[in-house]
Amino acid sequence: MTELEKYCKGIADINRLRILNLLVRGELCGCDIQYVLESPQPNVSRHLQYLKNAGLVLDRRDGYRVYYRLAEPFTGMRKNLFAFLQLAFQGEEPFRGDTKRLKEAIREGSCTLSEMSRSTAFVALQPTQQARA
Amino acid sequence: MTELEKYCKGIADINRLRILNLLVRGELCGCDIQYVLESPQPNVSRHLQYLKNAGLVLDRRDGYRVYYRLAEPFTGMRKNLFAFLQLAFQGEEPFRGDTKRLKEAIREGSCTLSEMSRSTAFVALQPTQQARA
DNA sequence: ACAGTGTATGCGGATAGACGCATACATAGA
DNA sequence: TCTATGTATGCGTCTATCCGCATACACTGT
Repeated sequence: MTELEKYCKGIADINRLRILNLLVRGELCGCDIQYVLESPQPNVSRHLQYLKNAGLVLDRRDGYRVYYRLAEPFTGMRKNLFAFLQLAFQGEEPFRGDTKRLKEAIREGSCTLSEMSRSTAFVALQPTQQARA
Repeated sequence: MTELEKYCKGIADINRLRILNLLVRGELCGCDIQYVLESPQPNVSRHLQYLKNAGLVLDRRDGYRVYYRLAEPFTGMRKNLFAFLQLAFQGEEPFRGDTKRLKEAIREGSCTLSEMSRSTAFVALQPTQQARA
């Protein structure tokens, strides 16, 4: 399969597009993605695996969490694809709503470390899923 | 379905990507597309219908031929998508080969009017499919 | 009316994708 | 070791593509 075809198949699903829209903001753990998408955990996990296999997403484990991010380095075709998607996400639902929901979740204290590590305190304050429910 | 999702599903097939690669060059009739793809006619026709339904391709009938072209006007998301694809096509097979094959077919006299209308003589010289076989 | 060229569609089979459910796996902490 | 949290996977089901084959349809010219 060509690189282009692989990517195109990777983005041919609303769930995966929504995930990529979230990851444009940066690294996220699976539970945060699941929270925003309001989708069952196995479903989110499968789509993340699909995105990994398509070469669009990378992951790393930290403790019992797995963090996902857009596949870098952003060279060539993939870079152009992400640029296109980022523009496309801006104008449409449910992407705008998802982004809003993600921002709120982070503000209220999501379980995502990456956002916190960018800010001042990298301390062990990681509110759980339930804190938002 | 969102506009983005519709487009992404539309391009999630190697046959349709190859068709779009050809249409980047301009309007083409179905038989020329079929010739380059070396694919059965019903298969090509179905993928063209799929592209039409996805809002990526338009068609017009002229005699017993149907001419296909990228959906204009090229505004917003679709414009960006075509720009991305055009870049992606340049580097990979089978797109480069298809483009080469299309150019040769046109030089040898494809049944496509659009190319001929751009050149000097719009005369009734339209060599048939067999002329290339 | 008829034949020739190009295009679309009905049908069946094969495959892949998407989903829910249950369950296994990975890790951290008591 | 046991429990809690987060993640991955096996299984069955349903739906959507994808394809080949045959055939119908559209249009042209004789």
